[in-house]
Amino acid sequence: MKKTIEGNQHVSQQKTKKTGKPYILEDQAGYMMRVAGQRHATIFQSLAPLNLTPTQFSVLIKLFELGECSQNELGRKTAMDVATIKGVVDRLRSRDLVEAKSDPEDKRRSLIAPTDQAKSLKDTLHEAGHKITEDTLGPLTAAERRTFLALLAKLS
Amino acid sequence: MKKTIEGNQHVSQQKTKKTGKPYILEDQAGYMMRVAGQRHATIFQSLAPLNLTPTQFSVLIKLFELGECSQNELGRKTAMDVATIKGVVDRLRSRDLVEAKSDPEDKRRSLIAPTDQAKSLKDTLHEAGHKITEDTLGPLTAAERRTFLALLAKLS
DNA sequence: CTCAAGTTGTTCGTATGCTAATAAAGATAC
DNA sequence: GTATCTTTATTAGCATACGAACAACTTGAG
Repeated sequence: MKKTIEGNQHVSQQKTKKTGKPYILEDQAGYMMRVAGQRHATIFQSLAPLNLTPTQFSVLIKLFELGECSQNELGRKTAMDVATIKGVVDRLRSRDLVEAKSDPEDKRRSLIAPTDQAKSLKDTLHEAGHKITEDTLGPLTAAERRTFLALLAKLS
Repeated sequence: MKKTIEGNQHVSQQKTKKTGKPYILEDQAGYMMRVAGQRHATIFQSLAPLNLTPTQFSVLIKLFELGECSQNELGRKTAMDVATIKGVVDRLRSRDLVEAKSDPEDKRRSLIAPTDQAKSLKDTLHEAGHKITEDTLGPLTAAERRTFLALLAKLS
């Protein structure tokens, strides 16, 4: 190790000319949310069954609740863009966790439903989900968790 | 509008067999962080100068502070993977906002520095950054913002 | 000095996440 | 009923984000 000039001293003020307000990257909400999201993603990856990704997991959980759903509506209910939900559903289909059939009442729609294999994993996924949330919020006390989630809900 | 069976009634309990604890997707920390991140991304995109992305923005801000930095170290200081920082730096280079030269003291390293053009944008970027944070935290009171950021810091 | 270990940067592959454009089908206004 | 508007799904393109593997280089232990 030659250059350990590192060390998180994020210090150098960075005063903006007139306003004088310094801009510290590490203190910005967006930056902190990104970093916290990275930590959560790591936790998720280490605990998720079948190496499911967060979006894949969300889709399966939502389908357990809805039973069957058109692709676009499924996207809306899991906060995913039409382009994003398509990719997620495609990958779940290729793993036989989800199946699609066309809606007889609306030829535009493809109805997505969990396969029997996926349904058999329901309890496992719910338990893993609880554990992931638990670990993600691990650094907070019970009271802090309630506060954090309440504030986070206001930013959604 | 035929089927407005929507409505966010995320209701159907979803009890897990033995534990009995329901798993409500919309109440999970990871899901809420993803949705809040989407909202922030929208705000960011509408306010960022030059259509800079959040990671590009972070890199420029950090370079204003450091002046010059090796690519990997820059990645560490902006919470980016070596593969990610490479892409971000490449795109900033192609826009002439950043320049790279090889380190005479360490032939492996490429030193990244902001161009004069980028430096001239420093105040603009700092001001935009403050506005973005302000809008992102808009739904919260001043006290709530302090609480939220303090808790978020514990999850980073 | 030499060898082992670590660092730096690159490339490949996979998965989000979004915009925009398009085509097909359904709903509505007239 | 036709024209218009909306919804649904697909596709292409761009930009994160990360793991894994790799070559080149530097460092430190002996």
